[in-house]
Amino acid sequence: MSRRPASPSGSQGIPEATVARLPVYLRTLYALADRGIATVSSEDLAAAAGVNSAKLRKDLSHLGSYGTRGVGYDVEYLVYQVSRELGLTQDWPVVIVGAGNLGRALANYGGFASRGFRVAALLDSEPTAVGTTIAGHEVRSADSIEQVVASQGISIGVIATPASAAQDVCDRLVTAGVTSILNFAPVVLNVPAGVDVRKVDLSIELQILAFHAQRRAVIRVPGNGVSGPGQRWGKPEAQAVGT
Amino acid sequence: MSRRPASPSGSQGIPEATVARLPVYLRTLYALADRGIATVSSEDLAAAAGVNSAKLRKDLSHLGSYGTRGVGYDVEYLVYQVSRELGLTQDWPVVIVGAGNLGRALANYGGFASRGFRVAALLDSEPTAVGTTIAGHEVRSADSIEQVVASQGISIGVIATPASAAQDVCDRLVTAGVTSILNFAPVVLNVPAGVDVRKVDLSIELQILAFHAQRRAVIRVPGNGVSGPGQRWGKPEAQAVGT
DNA sequence: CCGACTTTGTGCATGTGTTCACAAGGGCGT
DNA sequence: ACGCCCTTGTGAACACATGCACAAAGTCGG
Repeated sequence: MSRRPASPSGSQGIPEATVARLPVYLRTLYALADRGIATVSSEDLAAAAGVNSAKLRKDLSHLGSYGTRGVGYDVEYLVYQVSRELGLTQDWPVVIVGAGNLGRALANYGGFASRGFRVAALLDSEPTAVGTTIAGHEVRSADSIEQVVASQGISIGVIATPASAAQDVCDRLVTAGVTSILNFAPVVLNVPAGVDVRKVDLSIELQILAFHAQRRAVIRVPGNGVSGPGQRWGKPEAQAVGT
Repeated sequence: MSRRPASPSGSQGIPEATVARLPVYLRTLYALADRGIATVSSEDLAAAAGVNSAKLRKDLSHLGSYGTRGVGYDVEYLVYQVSRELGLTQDWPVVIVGAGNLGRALANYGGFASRGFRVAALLDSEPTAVGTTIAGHEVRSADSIEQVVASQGISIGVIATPASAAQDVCDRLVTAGVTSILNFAPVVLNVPAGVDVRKVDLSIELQILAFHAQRRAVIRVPGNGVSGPGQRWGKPEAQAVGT
């Protein structure tokens, strides 16, 4: 195989949509490996991952030419290639800020430490929480963000605080050197260029579900399209000046 | 995953990307309203929501013509319109299956009940958990999924079980009549057409962050791209037959 | 009543992502 | 050795999303 067929320098230029699916493929591959399957076709892998097979092939083609025509992909080999591409062959220490219900759930989450990630510190601003032990991690004061991040070389931070504290925590993480943030707080974080933020938001997901659920429900009601612009409220201030 | 018709034909189809942003706008609007702001321009609202103003205007234009040229949008009015579009003017009872760390965090999550959604039931299969009370909800046996869903007319289910139980729980929810599922378990759920599934997955998000973090780190290393296709493993079986 | 000013709503160009369909490539039976 | 059959990898068409730039439409001061 050629050194780098499609991607010029290293692993640059992988579409974002593809990156978002690689973890799904990886998980699916692990499941196949656990079942003792050594080789898999794009068709089968795609089905197991819940995507179109052409999409899967195109996604994988961005990593290189790792399949064998007429046969499929070697599961173990592909696991390694995808892992490497995602940066999971190295260890990522992670700091979790916020030891409330969510932070505790995250710290206890097994899949966290499983592959590549490791809870390096668990912080909270609440004095009553500091000093307790959760999932084997002693909760430390949020005051030590800077020290913890610096001393352990942490580049990934997870924000599991109330919304009101999130931006402040974020600022401190960034200042301390964190460049990747996973935000569970329901706020839009403001970060300087070069810092990568992803959000996980329960209520947004529920609202998207509600939208589709409502649409289904409305469609089921025949005739009168209630979905038209509402006549319940007039457009405010529209006729304020008049005559 | 879920079946999503590419282009909703009959009714006025709001683009999926827009739907995904509406909850963000809504939250931003609430924040503005709390600060006593009655009117907002697309520029200001977009900045607060972290998006481009043209995008915001185009998004809102899909709902109707609710702004006033030369002035902006009336906050309260827009809150109502967006809420209505998302289906939040009605109440959505939600069943949470799984009362582990995550399920508990979800049940305790304040923003859950705040607008439109209500925890109608909290279920678990663990006998030791059944009967306990979490955030004011008595945990009931997972055996009663069908009965709970039917009796309360629940159409939204949240899966917060271990991965191994998720598909089974999903099947039972769907059979019972749930058509919208929010899945926290790290598995790809298989559902019939007409059922909408969204997933929230910590490890996928972390892996995406790791990808970008790695890319930043590699770029910082000059010259020899260690990131080239690995020479650590040969492509398996590639040279198996050879002369 | 009018004209200057502000901001929305949108046509259009560009960019990104998805899907089809098929040629190229490789294994395997004979 | 050879040809059949299978599956990958990808060109090309299509669908969707984004962002610019500006005309339309409204407000407000005089």
